[in-house]
Amino acid sequence: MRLETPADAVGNVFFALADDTRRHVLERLGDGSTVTPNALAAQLPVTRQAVAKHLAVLQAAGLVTKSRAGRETRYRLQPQRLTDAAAWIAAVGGQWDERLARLDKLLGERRRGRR
Amino acid sequence: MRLETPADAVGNVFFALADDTRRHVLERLGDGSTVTPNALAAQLPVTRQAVAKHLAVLQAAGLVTKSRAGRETRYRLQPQRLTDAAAWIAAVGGQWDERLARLDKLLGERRRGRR
DNA sequence: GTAGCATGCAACCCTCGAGTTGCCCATCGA
DNA sequence: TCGATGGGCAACTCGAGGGTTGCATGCTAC
Repeated sequence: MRLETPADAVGNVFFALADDTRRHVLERLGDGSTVTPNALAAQLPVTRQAVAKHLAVLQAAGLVTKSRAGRETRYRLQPQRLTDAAAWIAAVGGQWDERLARLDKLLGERRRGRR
Repeated sequence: MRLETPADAVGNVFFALADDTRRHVLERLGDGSTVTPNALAAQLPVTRQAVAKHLAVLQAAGLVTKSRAGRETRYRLQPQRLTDAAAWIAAVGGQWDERLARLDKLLGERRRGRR
């Protein structure tokens, strides 16, 4: 690992995004709202502990932040690493897809000194 | 997997991108060149069969295409699904990150009818 | 045609991710 | 104060992913 955004941080992000439940959570948080583990478990087909594990994975990947509010914990989206992941995709596919090429240019400053 | 671009196709893409070796392969193919399993295995710390499995995963995710050329198999990058994945990221993080918002607008037509 | 190189396929470990149950701690409210 | 609710922690099971070895197949070159 090297700096702020080490080479395998993007790997952690992609790993987190590989799971259906975790993507569902992120889509849920996409509007900027917060959510509690209990509320999530209520609308998912898994137990609260399973949800808690997923949230821990998302937090470890830097995709969400948690904050205590009384006796409940609120999770919020943190889009920074999502931008990093998008930049990686643009860097790889930019020479092939014209839209990704524009995205690559758009996110260019993020890619400097990656390897 | 179901059809052309089912809702969980993006999941397969993220799963494929979650592995270090597979991302290395895609970076290697990012310049548009082709590569054979043997050539890849020569510059990776795993066996040829392991590389073959990774290539199979990448192909299943629609990220590479393979074509036979004599007795060797050449794999080439297929950036379509990468664009899909970038669109998903932009859709989720677009309301929080200004750059992702512009990306979301850029890739907007890809997102229609996702759910 | 025959040796040799590039792959493909199958069977087999071994680790770890995803989920569960059970128990304990903290906080809110009557 | 004390019951009830939201969460965290630990131990356990189960299945699949990543890796390996071994063998079969197919094309090339001599």
